[in-house]
Amino acid sequence: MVTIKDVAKKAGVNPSTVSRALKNSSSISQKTKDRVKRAMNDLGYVPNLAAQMLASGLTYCVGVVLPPLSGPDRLSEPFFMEILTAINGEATINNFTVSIATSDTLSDLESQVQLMYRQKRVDGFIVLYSEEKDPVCQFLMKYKIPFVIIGAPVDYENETTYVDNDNQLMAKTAVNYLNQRGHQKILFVTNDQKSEIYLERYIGYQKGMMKLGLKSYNSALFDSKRPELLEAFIETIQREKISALMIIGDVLSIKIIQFLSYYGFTVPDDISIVSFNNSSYATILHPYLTTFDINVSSLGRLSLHRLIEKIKDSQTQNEKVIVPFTLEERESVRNLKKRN
Amino acid sequence: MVTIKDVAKKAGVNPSTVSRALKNSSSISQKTKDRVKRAMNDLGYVPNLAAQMLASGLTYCVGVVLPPLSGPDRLSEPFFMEILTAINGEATINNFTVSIATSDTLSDLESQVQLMYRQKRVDGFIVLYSEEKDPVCQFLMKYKIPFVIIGAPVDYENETTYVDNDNQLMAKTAVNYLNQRGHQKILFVTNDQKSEIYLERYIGYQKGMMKLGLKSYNSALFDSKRPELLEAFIETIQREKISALMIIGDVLSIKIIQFLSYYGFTVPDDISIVSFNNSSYATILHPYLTTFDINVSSLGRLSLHRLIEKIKDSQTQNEKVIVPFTLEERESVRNLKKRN
DNA sequence: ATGAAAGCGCTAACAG
DNA sequence: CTGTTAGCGCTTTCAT
Repeated sequence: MVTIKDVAKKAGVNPSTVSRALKNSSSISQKTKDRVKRAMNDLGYVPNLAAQMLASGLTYCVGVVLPPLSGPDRLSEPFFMEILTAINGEATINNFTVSIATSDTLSDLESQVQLMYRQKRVDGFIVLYSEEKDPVCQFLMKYKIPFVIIGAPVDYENETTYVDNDNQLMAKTAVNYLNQRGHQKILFVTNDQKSEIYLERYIGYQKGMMKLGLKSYNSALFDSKRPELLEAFIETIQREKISALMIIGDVLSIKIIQFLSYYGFTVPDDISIVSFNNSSYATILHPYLTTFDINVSSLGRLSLHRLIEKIKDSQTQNEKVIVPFTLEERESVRNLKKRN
Repeated sequence: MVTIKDVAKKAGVNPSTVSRALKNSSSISQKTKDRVKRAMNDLGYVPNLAAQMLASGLTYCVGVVLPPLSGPDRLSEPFFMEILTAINGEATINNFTVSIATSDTLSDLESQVQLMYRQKRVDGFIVLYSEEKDPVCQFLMKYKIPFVIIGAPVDYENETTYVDNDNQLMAKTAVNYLNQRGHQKILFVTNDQKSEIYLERYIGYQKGMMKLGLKSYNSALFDSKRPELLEAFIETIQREKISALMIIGDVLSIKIIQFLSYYGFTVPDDISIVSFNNSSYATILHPYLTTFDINVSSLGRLSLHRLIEKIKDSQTQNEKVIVPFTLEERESVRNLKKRN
């Protein structure tokens, strides 16, 4: 293994000079730097991370905390793999590495995170979920460990950095989009009424409807295991002559499309759907879903960026970073204003 | 930060004794070990990984190499997230950590892997794909870096450890399962005719059919973008009075179910389907798929295990590890022998 | 602008 | 069975 000493010898300088040249220290003359860099190349020098870590206390590695996923349910959402890739890509560029923490229980996650940090395996964390009173975040807060959260702010609004989409705006945009195409009776459907994402999107829906002077409805809860909900759902659609659905996620959307077809409703002919997330589920079956792309790769890249800033300067301001979304127009919305 | 020295002082022994106690060295008396362990607990000692790494040359970290995925296509297969979780779970138990390498190009992947290894960030790798003349594996081979491959052996059959299912047997099992339920006209459908997985399953299908004395068919290639294939497919089904399909993956299965329904075929009433992988796609829509569970968590656990063995003892024999599969019986197969 | 030297926290011969 | 003693490869004062 070629070390800093070999380079130093070859370049005819002191090891410490090599170290400084490596870090592009301003107190090394350009001439010496060049000589050192040449020597490095000639010898094929690669810095030993362990040694750097030990001496500097930095690992150049970040931990990514996945939500406590039970079963293949949430785990299989393409989102996680996509964002992991995005984060890793950006990390590679910045000479960082990413390690992951996964478990099905929060407490186990917490101990993984604790260990990773106390063993000095990582410099900070990106948390891929946000939950109230989350022990992982509480731990990170308590020890002032650098971290950013991808998701909506819940607990420490001003004391942590959040990276998220503007879910309210997204829902409002959906309402306007549908209305521009002649839809007035718009129902918001979800399979979860607790998450921040749901809340934000639902508020956006309400505001959007209100602003247009349209009658809005309570969100419909769809759960295949609760027949009474299903009946109520279909009943609402018929009674209110609902012409469009806003559905909180792509998987739910395709389930609902199948459900509706069972009752004789065809998408988009009889009823239109705007969905969210633009996951790979959006285009496995026809009609392909018109759905909001939440720009996962930006979410990933930006969050890593903020984290690195925080790691390098603990005084970095916390902030809420908003990532823009786009609407992918596909086949699930019918334009009622166009005669055909 | 509490170090080994603090522990040593508190326990009244030499730092090296503490180090040995930590490793449960056989040359330390139980009594001393106990004393040291107590001191560790009292002080809340956590070993500093960087220091261990530097001194021992081991990182207690493994790299997981994801296939060069372009777009959300393969990336979103639940498989990758599942196996990552499995590997990470087993790693945690063994006090290892996992880092990932992802990229959309093979050459980029290779440079990530090279860097990870040369920087001494990891002790070895698990490669989540197998491909002929893969530069990543070639690099790993060349430098005798410990690694295992999850997938079918292709290039260095005897020089590397593979962890995989018995795909031939799986396909044969599918044939028998269908035949036991009265099916004779069984067609194998795929969207890819190049992968090892395809090859193995197809051979298994052929062998299985032959053994039962049934007429077998060439595999049908299904590609929504090639209408001529689609027509040929439906034509085959009608002409040959196909009663059951074996479909290479769950996503393809649900696409085909939708396609068939367009032509008036209902699953399982008109035609049965046995699928492979038991991914989360298998149960998003009805009919839920009867599909082979490839036991991802075992794949993950076993591969990590072998890798650790290899890391700790470079003389470890290479072997092919076969992970058992199970058939998840659900709704997509009709029993023709049962009258109803 | 560069060199000398003292560690970072731990491991691993080598003694005894 | 336990202590002594060198480092592992790099960073970082402190001199010069």
